Amino acid sequence: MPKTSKATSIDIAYRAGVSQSTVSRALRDSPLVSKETRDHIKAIAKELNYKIDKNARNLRTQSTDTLALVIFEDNGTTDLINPFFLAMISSVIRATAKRNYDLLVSFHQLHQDFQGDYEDSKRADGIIFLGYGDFLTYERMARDLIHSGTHFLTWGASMPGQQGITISCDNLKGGQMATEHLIRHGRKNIVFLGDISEHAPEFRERYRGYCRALSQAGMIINPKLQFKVAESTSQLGYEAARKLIRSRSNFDAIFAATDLIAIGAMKAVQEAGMRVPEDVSIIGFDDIQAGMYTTPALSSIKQNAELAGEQITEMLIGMITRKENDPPIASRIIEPELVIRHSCGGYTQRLKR
Amino acid sequence: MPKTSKATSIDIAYRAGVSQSTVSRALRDSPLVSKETRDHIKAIAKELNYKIDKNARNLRTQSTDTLALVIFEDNGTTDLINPFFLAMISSVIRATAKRNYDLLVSFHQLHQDFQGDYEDSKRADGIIFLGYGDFLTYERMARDLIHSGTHFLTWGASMPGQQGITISCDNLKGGQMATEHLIRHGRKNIVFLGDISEHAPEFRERYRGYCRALSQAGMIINPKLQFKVAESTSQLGYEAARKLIRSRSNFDAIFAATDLIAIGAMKAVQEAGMRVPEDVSIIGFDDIQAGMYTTPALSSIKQNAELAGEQITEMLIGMITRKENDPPIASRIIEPELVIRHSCGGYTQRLKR
DNA sequence: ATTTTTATTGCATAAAAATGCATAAACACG
DNA sequence: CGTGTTTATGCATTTTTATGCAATAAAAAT
Repeated sequence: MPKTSKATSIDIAYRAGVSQSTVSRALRDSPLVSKETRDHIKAIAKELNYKIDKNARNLRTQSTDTLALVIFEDNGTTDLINPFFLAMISSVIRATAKRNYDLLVSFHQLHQDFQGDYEDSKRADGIIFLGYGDFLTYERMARDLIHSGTHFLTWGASMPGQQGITISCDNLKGGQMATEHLIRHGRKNIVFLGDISEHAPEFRERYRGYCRALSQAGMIINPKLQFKVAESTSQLGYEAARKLIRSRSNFDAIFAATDLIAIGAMKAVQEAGMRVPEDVSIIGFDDIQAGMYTTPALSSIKQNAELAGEQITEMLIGMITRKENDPPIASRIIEPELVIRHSCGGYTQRLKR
Repeated sequence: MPKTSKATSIDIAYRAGVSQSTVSRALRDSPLVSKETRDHIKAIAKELNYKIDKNARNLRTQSTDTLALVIFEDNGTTDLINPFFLAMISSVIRATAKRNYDLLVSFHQLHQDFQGDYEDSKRADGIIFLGYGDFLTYERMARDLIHSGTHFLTWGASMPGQQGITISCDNLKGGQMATEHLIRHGRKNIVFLGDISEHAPEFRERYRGYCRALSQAGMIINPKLQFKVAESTSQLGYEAARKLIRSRSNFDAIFAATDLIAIGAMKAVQEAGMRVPEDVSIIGFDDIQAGMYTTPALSSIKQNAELAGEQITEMLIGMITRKENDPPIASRIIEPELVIRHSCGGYTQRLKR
């Protein structure tokens, strides 16, 4: 065995000739311990490679300095997580580390035990949810969590009468911006690809933005130009666009609810012999990395994951550390940004074709 | 306040009219407690929504049922994590959950405290490292960890005399497969883009595979066709390819050490007026998602992240739970797979150009 | 009826650090 | 010199669950 058992605060106390309580205080820089003994104790602690036992500390203090990140996914398949979520995950990892919190990461598993576990079982001080799969299921869970006094917040559309605190991109505005961009390029028959049911409030908001832009431009909203895509995958985007093409509807632009859907749609459109952006303009939503590498490169509405992860972390820690009289933490909205590349036209095509 | 303070095992004991120890045993299905009382106790626990306090339990049992995943990254920038690592992360998240372990995720931060913290401070039972930034720094750390008896293993090239246990793709074989694929397409002047210094052993192995394939085909290894790319980004790949083009060296194929580098190189090549794959074949390494969406779609060597994450998790848990006489856990290698798309030629081009 | 065996259950304590309360030492002041 | 005040430190206890050992009750054997 290459190691002797780990040093405890009692070992240090013994070696320093003080009591265990003094060691505890000294290591936390308590002014109750003289600078002299403090330094002495710290030196010994370092020498013995002493590390505070987090379990003992957390048990005593009834806190954990840990956050939990729970990712919602419908498909329990071996699929990759959607790229935007991955961007969020990395920014949350960074943000929590910066604030000296640990981060537990897991998937939400419907069949498994309740998520409140994290805080009830004292493994984390609060929970961040990424998306909410089916909205109605989420609502029920949120109610329970609020009831049990759990600290949590959610990345996802904030709906009127929403349970709990959310942070999200302004999906309505983003949808409007995307559609206006297409209109600015002179497009007349703009297709929307995405789920507009109440199960997918974010997509629905984007669709509302689409409708608003159309109305404000005095254009008619044609329900035949809306195709349901239940999940954000390029495969389903591809299939929906094929259905659109087969429907023989007249269209000259596509606004896809996500980039993944847009990428699939672009493939279908190109395979059908139409040119992007000359014949059909396409714009997506999320600004995922893969969008940079399609031909033409995909224009999109960017949700600033970096900023969002930073803010969501800060808000949750705010909720946890909030004192009685502090102002309550409120839901927040991130501004979407239009990222113009080459899939909508109107810009010099640098790649020869 | 919407909640009364959480129930403890003592509360349950009181309500069940038994001692706390009996509650503890009953909830863990100990045969020392009669089935009758066990069921009774469980019913009360459920009614009170009792959750075991993990801190108390971990303190008592001196274990945590938690793994730590530490991601190595050179650049402390706000950049995205490299896509292959993200795939690994999601598969490790899934694999740990499946085995009822929790997962702490963090970045390795050189300036910060030592990583051994995780196990020393009893926050995790073991650590998975993803990559190792600079190899020499890693070696030093690995030595310390072994010395302190920490359970850990690393995703990354296993070198002769390597510290600790590793799991990795067979980079040598992968490099050879990629190069052979290019040779099979009749390519004569094959460029290698990547770092071949000892700081990047994985890239170096891929380069060795490249050399071996060339030698076995009776071709000459031309050092002028090797360009250093220090990090895996499309930007650096783009710059390296521009340098290659400016060098006026004669080339008809590129093997890039990663897909990201390949994607950047493809862009530079196409901008210079060369056609892919007609004039230049390109192949990458990793099989990241974005490679599917380039034009032409990028051929690559796939490292099976799904499988790797599964295995690395299983191995680490094996190390942790290993009994005195169990066979020791050994380093392992994952087979690379050739993924043929359209960037090397020889296949019908479906997209019109 | 008494002893032995078996099955349950409780008591006391361990695990490691944090903290309220008590106390000792040092110092000041009348 | 005695009393009050400040500063530093220790003692005892707290947090919650798990477990070795002891005790008890019930069942079986003599």
